[in-house]
Amino acid sequence: MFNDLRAVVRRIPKGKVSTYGEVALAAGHPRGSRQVAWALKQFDPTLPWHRVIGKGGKILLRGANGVEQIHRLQAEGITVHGTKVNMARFAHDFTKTRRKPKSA
DNA sequence: GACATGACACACG
DNA sequence: ACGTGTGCCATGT
Repeated sequence: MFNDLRAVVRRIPKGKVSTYGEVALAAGHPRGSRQVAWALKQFDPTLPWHRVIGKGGKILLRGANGVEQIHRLQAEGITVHGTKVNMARFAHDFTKTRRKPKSA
């Protein structure tokens, strides 16, 4: 399952962000928001974990990791306000980048 | 299996 | 806006 979550996280393009709920949903686990976090917290260097934030664009992480995430997001061109991101601009739509599920 | 924990999300005061 | 309580799901003890 974390495999699915990671796959979705990897689909998030640079300069964009997504929420745990959205990622979980796109991965086929509508209630797996916590598992998304669990998958990300492995700090897999191959995953853009910093592009996954909480509902409303809030940075859920704290401490050095939170600073790290904010720093990375800004490095991608995302404007971070304190602990929040402008979702209206940087929220990624999986439904728009969806690989052909089956039908077109 | 039960209990406790967690980078969530939502409802309520 | 904020803190608390509840629901959800997988993990570790």
